[in-house]
Amino acid sequence: MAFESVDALQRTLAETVFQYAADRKKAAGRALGTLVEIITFYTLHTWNLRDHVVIERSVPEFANPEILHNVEFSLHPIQARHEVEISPLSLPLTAAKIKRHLPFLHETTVKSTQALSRDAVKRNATILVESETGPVIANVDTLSDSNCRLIVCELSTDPFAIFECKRVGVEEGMRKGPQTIEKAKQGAYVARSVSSLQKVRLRNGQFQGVMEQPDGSFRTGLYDEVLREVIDSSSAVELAGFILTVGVVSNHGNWFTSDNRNKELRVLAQSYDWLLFLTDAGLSQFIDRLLLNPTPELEPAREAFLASYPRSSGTNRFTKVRMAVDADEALRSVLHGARSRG
DNA sequence: CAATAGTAACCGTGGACGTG
DNA sequence: CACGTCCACGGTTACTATTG
Repeated sequence: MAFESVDALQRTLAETVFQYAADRKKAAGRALGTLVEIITFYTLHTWNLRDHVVIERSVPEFANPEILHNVEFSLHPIQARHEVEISPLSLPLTAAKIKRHLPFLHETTVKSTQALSRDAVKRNATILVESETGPVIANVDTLSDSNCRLIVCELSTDPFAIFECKRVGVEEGMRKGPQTIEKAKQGAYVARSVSSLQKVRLRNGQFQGVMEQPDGSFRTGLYDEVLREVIDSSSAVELAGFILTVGVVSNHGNWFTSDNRNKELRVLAQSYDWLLFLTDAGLSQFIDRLLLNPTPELEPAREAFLASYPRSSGTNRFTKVRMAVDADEALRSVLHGARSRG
């Protein structure tokens, strides 16, 4: 492997791709954050969860709708699923064009967004309509020159899970972890505010799970046990308001290990129901194959990345939302079958 | 449909402060 | 004074809505 750590990679990116920026390292770090998001989205894709996903949507705190938090990915129950075949295909593929194929939307005004732009950039989880019962989203499934297959899903308003991605770099001149923790605190606050299943710290250090039942009584027990019961139950009453919270963090092997976590990691780990690590080795290997020594099949993804920075050269076509069609295909095939590490 | 303005998030850095 | 912790901010980016 060409790079032993993401930290070394970030410095290389700063000196090459992001040479134009006033603060190169910062821009490179931001781009690495975008990569973590992309990996997460395409991992959800390979888990067959794509049609549940909405990106960057506001989720209210539990029973406190005045305060909303934008979450990276929220997963919602599917109320109805429609397959749409569009042929002939004329770009850009707008929400208005998709609407013509969907009788249930005839009375509705759709948003003016594009699921597929003229220059072949896909929009993941395109929101066609934001209705009372929830968002209607579209994803381009298969695509050829003249023909396009879309999956359109009517989703419920309330998500059953949320995913957040975090990346924390190594400060210049530092050998160990970050000096700031508010990123972790922000993530922790959201994770602990959105679900009907809440945590109470016990004197012995464990967490008690508490969930108010419709009749006002409390369902309670050790957090992990209640969590498991709620997930296993298929009762809509039990699931009401419950949101599984998942964090995805890029791990720097050079400043902590999964056995010896720093404070930021401990805050995140105790706040999310599930914390996934992208290991230093795994992430740098991915980026190495993607950007520095690309395999032939990842070449389109590399091109999309390089074409996206600096931004003045056009719109970004390598993010969790906007993705060049050929890069999308490459990412799907590469991440298919890949397991989350750590 | 391209350009623009506005909002919010992310990442890295500076500095204050307490402790050993 | 090195080190860890915390507060706070600036630059950059992503995304949405609006406009012409």
